[in-house]
Amino acid sequence: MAGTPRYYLTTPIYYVNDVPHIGHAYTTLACDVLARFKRLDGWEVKFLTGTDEHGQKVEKSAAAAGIPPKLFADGVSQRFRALPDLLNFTNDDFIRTTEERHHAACQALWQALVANGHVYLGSYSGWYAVRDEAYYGEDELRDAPGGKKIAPSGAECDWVEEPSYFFRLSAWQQPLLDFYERNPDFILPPGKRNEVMAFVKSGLRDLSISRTTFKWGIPVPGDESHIMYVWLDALTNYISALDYPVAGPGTPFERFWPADLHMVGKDILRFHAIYWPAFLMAAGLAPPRRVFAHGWWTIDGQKMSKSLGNVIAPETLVASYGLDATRYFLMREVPFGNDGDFSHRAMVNRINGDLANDYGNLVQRVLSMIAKNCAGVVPEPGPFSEADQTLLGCAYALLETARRELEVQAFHKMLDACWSVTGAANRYVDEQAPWALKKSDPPRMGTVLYVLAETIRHLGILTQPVMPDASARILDQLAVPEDARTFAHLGPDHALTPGVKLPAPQGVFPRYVDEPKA
RNA sequence: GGCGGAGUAGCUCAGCUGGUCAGAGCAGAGGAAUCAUAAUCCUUGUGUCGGGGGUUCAAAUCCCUCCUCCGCUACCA
Repeated sequence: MAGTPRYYLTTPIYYVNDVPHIGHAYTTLACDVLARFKRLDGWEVKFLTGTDEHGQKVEKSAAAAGIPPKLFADGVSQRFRALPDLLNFTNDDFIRTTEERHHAACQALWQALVANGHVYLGSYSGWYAVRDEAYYGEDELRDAPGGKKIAPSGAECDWVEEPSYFFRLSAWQQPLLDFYERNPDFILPPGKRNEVMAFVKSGLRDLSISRTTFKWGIPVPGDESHIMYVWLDALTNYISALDYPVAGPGTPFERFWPADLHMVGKDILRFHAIYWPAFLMAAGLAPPRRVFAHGWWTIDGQKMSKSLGNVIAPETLVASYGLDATRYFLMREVPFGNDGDFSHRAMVNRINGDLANDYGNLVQRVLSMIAKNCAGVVPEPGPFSEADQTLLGCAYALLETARRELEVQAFHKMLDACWSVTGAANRYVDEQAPWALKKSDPPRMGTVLYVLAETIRHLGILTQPVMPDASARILDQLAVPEDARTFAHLGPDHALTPGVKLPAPQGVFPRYVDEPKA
């Protein structure tokens, strides 16, 4: 369809040395909400996620498990591929860095960098601790007898040199700064942008982009003793999923590149906001339009860690609180971009306060009044009063607000706006007191209930991206046809049809009641 | 150390380029109503806007200084 705007967004590819936890779910959830929103708003969306499967750590973990790296990666990757089913994610593709399409794209990108003169063979040197398999900076070490150095871990370090290909990152310092200046929203939130710019301004050194110390990765074209640096490998996934280097009219690359959004955790911002645009510009490709670095969740005020044993698996949340409540909590509780804290108490407050009391009860009180007093059909509205128009106006205005907030990934504000309409609707119910109108002015009661039903229709449609199942059930109860639930159906032109039979109302957001403790 | 951010009601936070900026939500207290999921609605905050100094007719909002907390300060991802 000509003229349909396109939107390409990605999660990071998750490293298979770890199993999925709330942090992975959070990143992908944010993308899913955005992807659903854009689709409902008429955009052609490509939403990509996947797994990063190469590198020394995977090689090592596989060896420890006594299986080939690919087999090891297959296993963990499968756990990430299970997330969409569990959390109702709607990614359009799932890329694995062990796939042939990715292999081809990486080698093509490498060759483009070489062809453009941005790669040279040098040697990487530094203080290396064999025991830790890691390099240390001079300033981290203390001297030991015999000219050796001791790492913070206590391991002995030797000065070693290995051949390595380098990317001329230093040459991209100014172009990157210019790019950030021209695109002030390239890095969000703004605080993160400052950090990145400060880092770049402090000076960029050339980047070692190949390794010879392990084998599990993508060989450097023409010099197979070298394996590509894992980040060069990993970042390329964003274009390998578009069949790069196949480009030209009508190809996925031509249609979706540059990406509109790379959603990342704040720990991997540098790779996405510095290295990646530099690689792309060096290869003659457009850099992405935005990188958003979100925050981390703590659990009951504590950092999530394996050693503390407080790592929360997505399955646990869904099993305890339900899928849509979990999705809602994660998107609403914290200003997106900030760190947040998860606690049972906070979750229950959201479920009961926002979902059950405010929204769920609004839906329930309105639908049951219609069921009992309007013969279970959408009532016929009379002329709208000023109060009616005010409430409907709030509902109609929601789309613009939601668009504006999601444009900068302010999920919490988008939900806030929905809830302010919910609040207005609850106040309207009390003010209009349809239970009194039932005796004094039945036609007016019908109008009031109609206005409320229309308001709920708007809320149901707009909350679909965050709570797809619950919203669907609400829209079902309003007998909104499944093909009439996009944002194009918002507003008065697609209002509910009076006389349409409604199903019996059923609670959508039950209260969460803690098991009484003995 | 350097650079950056933050310290506002019990809690989480809004408050842009100075003049209804002293606010919202939650929690707490009181009340109304009874359609609804013991849900809803109304009322209710004496906060030194981290401390001190300064600029100004006027500062949470600008400047200086001090205190506290946090982030970044490159090649494991």
